[in-house]
Amino acid sequence: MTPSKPPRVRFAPSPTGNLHIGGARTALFNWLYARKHEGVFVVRVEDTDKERSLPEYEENILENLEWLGIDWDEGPQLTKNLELKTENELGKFGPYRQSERSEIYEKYAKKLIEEKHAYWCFCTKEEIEAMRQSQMTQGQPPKYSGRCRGVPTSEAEKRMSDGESAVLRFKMPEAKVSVNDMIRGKTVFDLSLSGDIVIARSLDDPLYNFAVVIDDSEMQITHVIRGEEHFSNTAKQVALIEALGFHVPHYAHMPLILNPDKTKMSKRFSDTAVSEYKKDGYLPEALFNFLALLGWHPSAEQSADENGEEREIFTKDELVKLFEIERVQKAGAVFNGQKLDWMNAQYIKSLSQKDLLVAIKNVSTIPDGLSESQIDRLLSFSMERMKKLTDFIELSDFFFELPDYEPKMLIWQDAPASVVAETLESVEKIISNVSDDSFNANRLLEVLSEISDRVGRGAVLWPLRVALSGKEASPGPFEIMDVLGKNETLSRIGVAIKKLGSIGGDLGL
RNA sequence: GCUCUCAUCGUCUAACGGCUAGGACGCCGCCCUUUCACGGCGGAAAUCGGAGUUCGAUUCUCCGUGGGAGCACCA
Repeated sequence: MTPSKPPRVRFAPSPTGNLHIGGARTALFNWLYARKHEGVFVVRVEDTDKERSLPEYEENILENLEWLGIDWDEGPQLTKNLELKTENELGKFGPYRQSERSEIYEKYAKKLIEEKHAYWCFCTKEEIEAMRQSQMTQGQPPKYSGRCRGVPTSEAEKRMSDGESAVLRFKMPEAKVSVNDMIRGKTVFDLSLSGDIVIARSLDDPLYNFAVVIDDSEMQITHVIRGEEHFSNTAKQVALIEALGFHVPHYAHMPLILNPDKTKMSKRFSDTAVSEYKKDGYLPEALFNFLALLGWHPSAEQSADENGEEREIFTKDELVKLFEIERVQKAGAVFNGQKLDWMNAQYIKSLSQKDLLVAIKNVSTIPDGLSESQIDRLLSFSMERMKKLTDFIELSDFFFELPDYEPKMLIWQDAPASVVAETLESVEKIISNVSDDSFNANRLLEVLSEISDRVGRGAVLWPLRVALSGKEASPGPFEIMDVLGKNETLSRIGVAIKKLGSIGGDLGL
């Protein structure tokens, strides 16, 4: 289904927290839809909740959107300091922050009052809450009774000027609305179940449902693509849209991202902030790819490579081409961190060493002490075992400093410590005869081949590798020696021989 | 409680109403390898249940069961 005109879509986060994985995916699908159909992607900041909205959250959201490679055509721009100025915005439908759009909301609030679609309500929160409780216990759907519906506007205005506090309610029509969702199909909602909702605390202080509808209309949004948690808001919003005389946009409600226990994704099971993933060493391309495939998938034919094999690693451009919103899954998707790790590893392996080093330096501090070329070689041994950029440090820390290890780790199978020590001594001797400038992996392999063949490869190479790395799992001994250089190599072998001496000859366990 | 909604391996998913229900992650085994990882090969693993429509249902309809979301002066 291709829209007739270029679509205008939006991501409308509320700056009450950092960019959430779920939010990132919503933004991503909006972006994919806009790019696919050559439309416009708008970011609008929904900061009508003054209590909870914070500029640093807006900053975090924008920053991480950008990090993920989700660029927007209209909306607030990232500023390096915390002064988030309207003048920096992109697009002609601004301001793109709801807190700066009060006059617009006020205009429509007045219009609704004038046309008798809205009225002032003087019921207190306590009264409403009590009503709600009794309705619930009676098995009734909780909704406002409409008690203040009859208060004439003139009387309401007088009471307010006398200091009584009031909220603006929308007269919900007794009707059914039908929503045709691009993902979920047609659904009929009964508006009489929701009652007269509060749309503003005062003329210039709108609530979510009211503000969204006005902004989407003013910003000429054609397709509203958002999370499933908004699905039941849609009916109320359509009623509001009709009262205001706006056009009803197309809707698409995305399934939720779930915890392993199938509830809405939360911090209880995994990190939820995109910035955490950035910090932990995930590549934006990997997270992008992973998120795109969470709840959506191209058809088997589309995903096949030249050999007809199905694949899951796609570039952004490929995803844009392949994306079809109709193929978005209806059921929620559990967030599978292991698969993300795998995908991240794939992307790490595809990087050039130069780019990988840059990426690693963005998230970790590489200890001093090794030359550029040594680090390059280190990278080539480590990159295929890294799942995250931050793994590099753990994987290669033994190059910078030999960790303390148990002497018995040096023992190959059940060889006596004295024999292992002898072998290492022979190796030490052979290595010390290699000149400094020919001290490289190939040459070392050559000079050690005789003793390995004679004594056994495992018997020579296992203790040697442990001596060099202090670890059970590490790159091969020749590669390590190559990076370490002759002096450090010999010194580490010396340490090992000393350790073996401490065991004594009879540890045949 | 009320409204809406969803249902294929453990997880993400593929499959004009028609094959032994395919792939990926993870898991297991084998190979490669001094170790770990990478890589290669192989394996276990799913259509929630019951009716109906049909020559034939994973696919269409209904019921049931189970899950989820929403029901604010939050968004």
